[in-house]
Amino acid sequence: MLQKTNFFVYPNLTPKDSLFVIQNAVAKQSVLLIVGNCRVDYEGRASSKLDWGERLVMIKSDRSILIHRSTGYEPVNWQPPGCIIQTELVSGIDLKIRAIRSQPRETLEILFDELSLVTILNLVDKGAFSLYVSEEDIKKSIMLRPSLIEENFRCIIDEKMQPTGFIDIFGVDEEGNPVIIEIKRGTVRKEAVIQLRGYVEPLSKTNPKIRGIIAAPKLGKGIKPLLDSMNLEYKRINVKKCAEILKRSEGSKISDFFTKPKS
Amino acid sequence: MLQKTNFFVYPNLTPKDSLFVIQNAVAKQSVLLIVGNCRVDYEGRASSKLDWGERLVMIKSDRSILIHRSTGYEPVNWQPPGCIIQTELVSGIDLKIRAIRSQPRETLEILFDELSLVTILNLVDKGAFSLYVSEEDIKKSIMLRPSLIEENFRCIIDEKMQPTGFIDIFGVDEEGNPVIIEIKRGTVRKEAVIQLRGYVEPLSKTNPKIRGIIAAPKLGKGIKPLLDSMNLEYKRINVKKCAEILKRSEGSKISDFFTKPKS
DNA sequence: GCCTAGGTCCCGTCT
DNA sequence: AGACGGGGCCTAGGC
Repeated sequence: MLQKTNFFVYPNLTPKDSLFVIQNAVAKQSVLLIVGNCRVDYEGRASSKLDWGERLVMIKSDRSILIHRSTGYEPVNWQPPGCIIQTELVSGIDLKIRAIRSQPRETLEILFDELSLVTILNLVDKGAFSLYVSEEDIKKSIMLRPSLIEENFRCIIDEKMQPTGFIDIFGVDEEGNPVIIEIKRGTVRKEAVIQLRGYVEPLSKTNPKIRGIIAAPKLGKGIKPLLDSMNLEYKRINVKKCAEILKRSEGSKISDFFTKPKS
Repeated sequence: MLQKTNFFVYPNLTPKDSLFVIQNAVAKQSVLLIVGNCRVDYEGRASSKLDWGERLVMIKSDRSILIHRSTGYEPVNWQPPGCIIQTELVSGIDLKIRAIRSQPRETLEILFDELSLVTILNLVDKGAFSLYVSEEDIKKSIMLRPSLIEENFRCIIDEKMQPTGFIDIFGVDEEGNPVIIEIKRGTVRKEAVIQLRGYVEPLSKTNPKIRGIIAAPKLGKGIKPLLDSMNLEYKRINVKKCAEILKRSEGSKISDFFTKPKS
């Protein structure tokens, strides 16, 4: 599986000389890394300004652009994939990179007065990415084995039961009472309880025997009394058990995302 | 303002030779870029697997770690700041990087069989970052000029009015009726309406004259009838006008975030 | 195209 | 430490 990434490194380019290199890399859909001293302006849904400093700018094959400072998981400024990338020499000495998005209309402008390092990467990456146990996976597990909720529970319809929202699972308990199930993949918070109440309450006016159950791996602190006060229920879900159920029913992979690298 | 970033580039390192370079860079809190052929395993709140392929791994000064493929705004795998970074030679030929987070317990493992390019960056970045017009800014504007809502509206208390949640602004209209205001900085969606209803409904039982108003720059499609059916109101907010009000009252900057680069 | 709901969301803030 | 709500959230799926 040995593979050698194709790359080019350009230390200490002048902004003038960088123009061709950058334009070329963007045209060839390479991954472009630009390190240098810059300032950044963003205007769109909000506005932001970032004063001079040294950062790493990454332009990816799909024309997404990320500006990273030395700390922080998130880029300080960015543009999602598909934006238009323009380069320009300003006053003969500075490099301006403009990334424009049309929907919503947003512009990002980076002005470099000094480029330390420009790197071009041609990454070959066809590896499959798979993630286990999403909320959707839990839902599938319950559909496959309704006893995860309780004995003799039956799923009836899985969504679109209300004009004002979506119900994760709709079913019937062993006594024939309608049951609305809200699934959460993490800890249940107040928000989820209010959401479920919003689904159950209108229906309880016509059928007072309707039940609302939150199915999740964990219950937040102080949520149990809240549920009780609203006459709602909680059913703990074991995500590992879900993974097993899905594995047995479908094969080893639960959800696959094949991120197609461009050509 | 010319500045020269301090950097080191190591092309085609062997995994064995990379160990010292990487450990050293992490210890010195440099920004580390590693390009090579790798596979990735993540186990924590969820689990994921990424098969072999060429990627860019970034380890930042605060020990956040990002794995980027050639496309996508988001990293395919990551660990937020503060994780523990371990490096290890596997079978004498492969480089394993492990990033462990304790709360919640999550592990990320990257196995490289080939390193194309290792880059170390010492970014000097003290530039201030400022962002304009947040939800908080709109709130301040309304507090400063309640007529943005309607003539003779008065703000009474700005939050913590309910056990079941937080109200953005609480006030009184010219007839003395209590008013609950929910602020959104973007387009109003169904979710916000349900949220506001959740605040107004319990109070309307004791005082049926209570009003609920959503203040936002834009109303989503189909939201108006929903508001009407719940007897809630909408007041359009001009964000540019908010910016002016704040500028006049406080100065040019509305909210500043000084991301402190470590030493 | 817009809207909806999920996320390993991350992140600040407050209890 | 846990909980809560915002975000230029981003992203995928539906209509």
